[in-house]
Formats: sequence, structure tokens, C-alpha cells
Amino acid sequence: MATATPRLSPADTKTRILDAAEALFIGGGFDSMSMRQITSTAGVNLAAVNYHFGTKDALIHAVLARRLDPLDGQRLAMLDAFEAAYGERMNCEHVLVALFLPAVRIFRSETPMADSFLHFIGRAYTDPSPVVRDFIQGNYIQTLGRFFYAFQRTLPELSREDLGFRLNFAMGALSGILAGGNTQRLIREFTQQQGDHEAVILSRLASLMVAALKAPLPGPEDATVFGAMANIPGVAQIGIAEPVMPKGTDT
Amino acid sequence: MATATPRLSPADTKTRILDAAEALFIGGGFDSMSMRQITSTAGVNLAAVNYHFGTKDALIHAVLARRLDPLDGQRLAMLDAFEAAYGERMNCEHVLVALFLPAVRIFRSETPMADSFLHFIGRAYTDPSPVVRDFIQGNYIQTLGRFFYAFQRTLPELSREDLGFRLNFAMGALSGILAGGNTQRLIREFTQQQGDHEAVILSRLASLMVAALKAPLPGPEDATVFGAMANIPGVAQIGIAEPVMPKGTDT
DNA sequence: CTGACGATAAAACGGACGTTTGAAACGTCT
DNA sequence: AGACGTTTCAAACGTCCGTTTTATCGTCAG
Repeated sequence: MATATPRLSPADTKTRILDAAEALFIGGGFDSMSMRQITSTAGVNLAAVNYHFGTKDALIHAVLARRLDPLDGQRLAMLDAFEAAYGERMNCEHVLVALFLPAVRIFRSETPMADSFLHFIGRAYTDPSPVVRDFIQGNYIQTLGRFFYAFQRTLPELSREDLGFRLNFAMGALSGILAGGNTQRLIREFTQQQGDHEAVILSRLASLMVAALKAPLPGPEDATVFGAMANIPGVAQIGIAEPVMPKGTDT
Repeated sequence: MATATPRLSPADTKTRILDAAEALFIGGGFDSMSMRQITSTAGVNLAAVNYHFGTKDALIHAVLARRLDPLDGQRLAMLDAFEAAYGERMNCEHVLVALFLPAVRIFRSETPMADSFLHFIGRAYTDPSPVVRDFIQGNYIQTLGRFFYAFQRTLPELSREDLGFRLNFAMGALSGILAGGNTQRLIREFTQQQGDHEAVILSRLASLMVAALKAPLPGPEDATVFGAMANIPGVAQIGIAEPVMPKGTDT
């Protein structure tokens, strides 16, 4: 068996590639990052990516797994910890904390990744490329399933469909927020008045989510109210016609 | 001035291109759709795109504008109608209806676009390509500004920062939901029990958004509660270490 | 009929892409 | 020192990209 060691490792070529690919992925998504951009940003040879990772698809898989594997594991560990500590007395706030706190802790950590971490998560969950989508769908979907059942247990008054609707809303919310990229600024300028404590961020996020999850089911009278709104003069006839052609595309 | 007419127009080459590009955009985002895919899907010559639209960027602009211009206009028209009808008595539910109803009406329309419309909106608002992002940022951001001030007027108890945070949450929610693509199924299986009425969908969506927008500001005691949660044994120490290298990337 | 113009068609353009190759450079062990 | 396995490097591979060019077709004005 061979015993040779790497030539030298000033920040390890492999890590440099991962860092560069991650930054470019945050900036423009999977399809827009080219091997030449990646390697020149990382300061390594073009062939290094194929040598260390095999293919571009495998590289993005490694990029995603490097961040999402720990996040996934920490989410599950927290859910386990809450279940062990509270058992049947666990409520939906606990589940929300298990879902959000790991990300918040990375966001507030001292690592250089901290600032861009939320943006990275958002991109990962909204990237249109099948390479990214299939990987996430295949590797981290079961965790969401566990959280779904945890929510279902702590919110028994919601039907399966209703919970699915609201969770889709909530998780979409999270992805959509984070993909926007200005979330860091918003959170920073938002919490500086109260001190940037983990618990403050948590309670902000959780209060919105709890409100959305526990919102009363709209009854027939609500539908009536909104139906009435949609039928007032000047509103009822808006948007029932076909869309028209765009303005000026001719030269 | 010339008066020549098109050779023949079985569904108009321009429209066929727009339709094909739209479908491919929904499926894989801007970067992944190629001119050859577009033109072969549309059944037109490769050069047709450049002839009719000039460039690929201009094509996606036309694709986006064809859907977002009417949506934008209808949103503003509804907001105007509500302001004219209610004036100072307008509340945040009215603003939400003006924001959501146009999309809901297109979604429920008879056009072939209806089924994929929500997915299209989601993609448009989350696509990572600068071509898409800059176009949306440049053309439809002022409408969001008008809605921001409308919300601010109907929710005076929220600070500017807090409203920004919650609206970012809300709009991110919408994009994130829709980008997921399974929203249509969720909505359909969700409303079939109550009848698929516009007002039902509206009230469902709006009840979640109203809950998130009107959720009470978390006070110090909430932060204390969540801080306590984050410090129970088995939770406190999770995720404070550095992330490790991914598992097996070597051959 | 004929010249002109808008629309379509086929083919090629230069360039960037992901990947592969073959050799050089390096550290480690016998 | 010399052989060996690992890593880096420069160069090239074939393919697909967006775009341009050139020619043809159909229609209408004169």
C-alpha cells in the first residue's frame, strides 16, 4: 500500500477549490460557474477539479454536502434532544428551534462562511439545475419528513393537507428569504438594537413561523369577506382578459 | 413605409418561440436553456430567435415581460381601486388581496398558462442569472415599493425595519413556495373539499400572511424562553464545532 | 413582370465549455 | 540514489454555445 503524502498543502488544493466553487455558486448558481472560473479563482490548475472530484457534478455535490451534511445532522440531533428531554410535552416551538437554530448558529459563528451561509442555503434550495435539485431531493428530503411528523404531532388540530400547505409555505418562506441575499443585512440592522443574541434572532423568526402555523383556519365567513373584496367596483374586472404581447421587441 | 405581411402565421413564430422559451425556463432556469433547445422545441429555425428578438437576453426579457407586465399592472390597478374605494379605512387585508389576487386569477384562468403560472413566477423571482435578476430588479421593484408603503400605512404599529423584515419574509415566502413547483398540487388537493373558489384560495393565503404580518413582537420574555430551549442538555453543544470535510470524494 | 422587403432556411463563425492526455515536479520510502 | 505513487501543469480534445452570414421563398407595390 502506498504511503506517499501530498506535496504541500497551503490551504489544501481541495479546500481551495471547494471554497471558490462555493463562492461562485452563491453568486450565480450552478450553471453559470465554469471550471475555468473556479480554478482561476482558487488559484489552481484547470485539471485539478477533475483530478480531485472527477467531474463538475461531483464537485457541486461535495460543495453542497460540506455545508448541508452538518446542518442536517445538527437539525436531527436537536430534534432528538428535544424529544428525549420533553417527550409528549414537546410543542411546535421546539420543533421550530430544532429546524432553525443550527442555521442561526452557523450564521453567528466566527467562520468566514458565516456571512454568506444564509445566502448559500437559499441558493442551494432554489437552484434550477437538476444536478443541484436532484442531489438535495435525494439526500435531505427524509429529514424534512421527520420534521413533518414532528410538527404533525405537536399540531394535531391541523389536517395532513393543511399542515403540508403551511409547511410548504414556511419552508418556501425560508428558502425564498435566504435566496434574496439581503437577509444578513436585515437581520443585522434588526437585532443590533436588542443585542445580537442567538435567542433574539430565534424568537423573531419563530414568532413569525408560529403565527403562520397556528393561524386559525379561515371559515366560510372569511371567504365571504374576501369574495366581497374581490367584487367591489374597479376590482372585479381586473385581470380577466388575456395577457397582451410585450411592448417593443422589434428593431 | 413597408406594408409586407408575415408569410403565414400558424401560431405566429414569435409566440411559438416565447412559449417554448417559457417552458424551458420553468424547467431549468435561464442558463440551462439553449437557443437550439428553444428553437427545436418551438419548431422554428435556429436563427429565428436572433431575427425576432435580437439576442438571447432580449428573448428572456420578452418572456418575463409577457407575464410580469400584466401581473404588475393588475396589482397596481387593484391597489388603486382599493384606495379609491376605502381611502383611509383600507386595511392590510386589502393590500394583501391586491398583491395576491391577480396571480390567483391567472392561476385559475382557462389559459394553457394557468397550470404553470405559479411555477413561472417562482422561477422568475429566484433565478440566479444576472440577466433575469437585473431585469426584475429594474422593472418591477417600484411596484413592491408602493406596496411597502401601503402596508406601512395599514400597519402603523410596525416599525420600518420590522415591516421590512416581515415583508421580506412574506415575499420570500411567495417566491419560495412557487419555485418549489408542487404548489399547484397542494392548492388543488387543498381546495377541492371546499370548492375551488377564488375567495377560498385567497382567504387561505391571506390568513397565513395576515398572521405573519400581525404577529406580536416578541418581547424579552420570549427571547428568554427560546434561550432556555437552546441551552437544555443535549442541545447547547450542538453545532458549535467547525464543519468537517465531506465523506468520500477520492477514487 | 419586376424590384423590394419581410420572413425563413441552411451553414458556418469564433469562442467557451467540460474533460482528457502525457509529462514534469514533488515527497517518501527502500 | 533510485524507484514509486501522488499531485500539478500545459496543452489539446471534441462538443455545444450564441451569433452572423448568405441565400431562398413568398408577398405586395409599382
